[in-house]
Amino acid sequence: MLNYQPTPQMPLDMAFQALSDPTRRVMVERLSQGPASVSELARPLDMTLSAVVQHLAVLEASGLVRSEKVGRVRTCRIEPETLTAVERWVAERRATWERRFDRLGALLAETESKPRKRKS
Amino acid sequence: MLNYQPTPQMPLDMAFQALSDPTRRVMVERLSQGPASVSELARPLDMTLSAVVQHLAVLEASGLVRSEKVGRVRTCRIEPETLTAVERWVAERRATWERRFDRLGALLAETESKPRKRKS
DNA sequence: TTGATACTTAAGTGAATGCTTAACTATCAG
DNA sequence: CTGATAGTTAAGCATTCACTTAAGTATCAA
Repeated sequence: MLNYQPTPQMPLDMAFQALSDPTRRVMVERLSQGPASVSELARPLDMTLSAVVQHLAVLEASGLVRSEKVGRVRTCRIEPETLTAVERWVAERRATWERRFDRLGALLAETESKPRKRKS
Repeated sequence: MLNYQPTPQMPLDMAFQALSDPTRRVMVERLSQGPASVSELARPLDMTLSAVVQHLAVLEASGLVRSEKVGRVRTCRIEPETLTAVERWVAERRATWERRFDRLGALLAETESKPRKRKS
């Protein structure tokens, strides 16, 4: 972690970036309830199919979504692994500050129950 | 969720966006182990203080970080709520596709153990 | 074969990002 | 008061983004 420089695109960058767009989150929401074609994904969205395809490309590049074409329809589905990696990163941060929070609580409880050795 | 249009910046947008930058993630990582001043945050980063301040502004706008100035030093700390909201969104998607996955598994198990009523 | 469907790709545009430099403004220590 | 410290703010710049329009290309159905 020391002196980390924002080198190329690491996986988490792309995943968070992909999820930062509400349109793409709607797409992920849809796909988490099951596979869908591109036009199915596009239906509730207020933009051209072309734009949706571009959003899909971002989702695929990030590894959040995978798709394959059969005939003329492309079927998309979520790639759980990547979403899990995102969840894990957040969970790790939380674990860290919760640990600290607990230590702090314990410390406070201690200095309050036996307040000897105080200088003031 | 139907016909949702990417109107103004909603909280999750800003949080995911903020986390999509590796520099900012390093800052959040640092802050999850405890409060820090701006220059402390800047120390491991290979960029000007000015840039760090700008990253900090993004983190604050997203609600991931809060800060207050005492004297000439600004102390920053994470705002757990927002990070939790991010975690929750991901967890909800996972819950959804896991539920579906389970149903699918159950269905497969059933058609395999008692394969009567098949048409082929 | 002829439409219609389901994408695909390229080019263009305005706005947002991630920096930098440069010039300031407040503390605090001696 | 006078530096040094700690941060702030504005302007500029190259890139990336989220679209759009427009012009394709493969299927599939009749």
